[in-house]
Amino acid sequence: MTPVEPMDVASRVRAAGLRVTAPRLAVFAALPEGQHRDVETIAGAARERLGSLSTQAVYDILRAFTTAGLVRRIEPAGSPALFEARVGDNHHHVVCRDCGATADIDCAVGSAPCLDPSGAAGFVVDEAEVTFWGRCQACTARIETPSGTTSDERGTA
Amino acid sequence: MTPVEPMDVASRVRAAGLRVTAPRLAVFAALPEGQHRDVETIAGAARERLGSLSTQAVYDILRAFTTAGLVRRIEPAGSPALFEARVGDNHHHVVCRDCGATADIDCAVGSAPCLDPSGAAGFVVDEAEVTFWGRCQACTARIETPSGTTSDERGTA
DNA sequence: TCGCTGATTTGACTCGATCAAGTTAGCCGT
DNA sequence: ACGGCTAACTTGATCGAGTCAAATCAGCGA
Repeated sequence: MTPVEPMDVASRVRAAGLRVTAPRLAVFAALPEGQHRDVETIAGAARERLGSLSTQAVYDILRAFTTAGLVRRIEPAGSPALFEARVGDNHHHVVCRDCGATADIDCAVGSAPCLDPSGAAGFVVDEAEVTFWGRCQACTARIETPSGTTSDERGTA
Repeated sequence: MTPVEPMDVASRVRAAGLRVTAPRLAVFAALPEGQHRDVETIAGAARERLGSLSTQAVYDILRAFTTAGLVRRIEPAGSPALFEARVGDNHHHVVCRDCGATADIDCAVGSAPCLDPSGAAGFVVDEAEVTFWGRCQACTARIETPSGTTSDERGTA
């Protein structure tokens, strides 16, 4: 196995003014592109790599990464905080009401209209966060399918 | 002649298929137009009217009201759940990063663009929730005004 | 290599919210 | 008007996410 990726990640971590440690690389590796994961999932994945890692360390690392702009934190209502490695572009999210699945959405209308809340009661707005609510493909299919046949059902996601 | 407000609220509660009780009227009265309040604040206001009321009852009532569509629940990242009496129109919210103050925002661009997340990964979207982040007037003023050198500019807004 | 200081561990603790069992009281039918 | 069915409320335990704090460990620059 040739360690290709870790070098790059290490540079980014160091460039952010943070020390490069095995826990940090493992936490970063637990956030694949396009994925949105909670602290426990990230901790589990990191522990698989390292053998052991305290939950507190994962919280600290994720906070440091979020502050440094290496990861982004989202918090859909009714869910624990989720983290993703996609940063820089201010994309949005869809959340499934049934299973909680989350996916990225590129802003369809650009940022300008969203950032013009005329009549903002004197607020100075610097960010517009959009969360779309609905049902994912799997859950939609499960509902439209009569409860009898369980050919393509997914229990937990 | 309509006696007072409570009659109207009672009708709405009953029309929603819920029993009319003093705690419910008190909780409703604790949600003035344009206000966004957390459970503890609502409980406090309701207790002022009734003398006593369990926190659990407030949770139950707010859940029943939310399910019945009498109140709306919002949950900005980093805050406990907030409730408001404004329902029906899908307006949005601005939240102050410093003091957490929340205000209503009427959707500036209409609903159509926001509800067209092209490439929604197979999701069936039925709602677009927008949260604007920024600073309220008071906090903006406090920052731009260099009041003294020592700390202690923390306002308990 | 040394040592300063940031990173990690451990464990207690806060806070928001839910669950469960038992009692109270609103509302419908007689 | 009254009695019962059942929703609504009380009380108290419990849970889950996240933070705080003290002590130990280790990255990295001198």
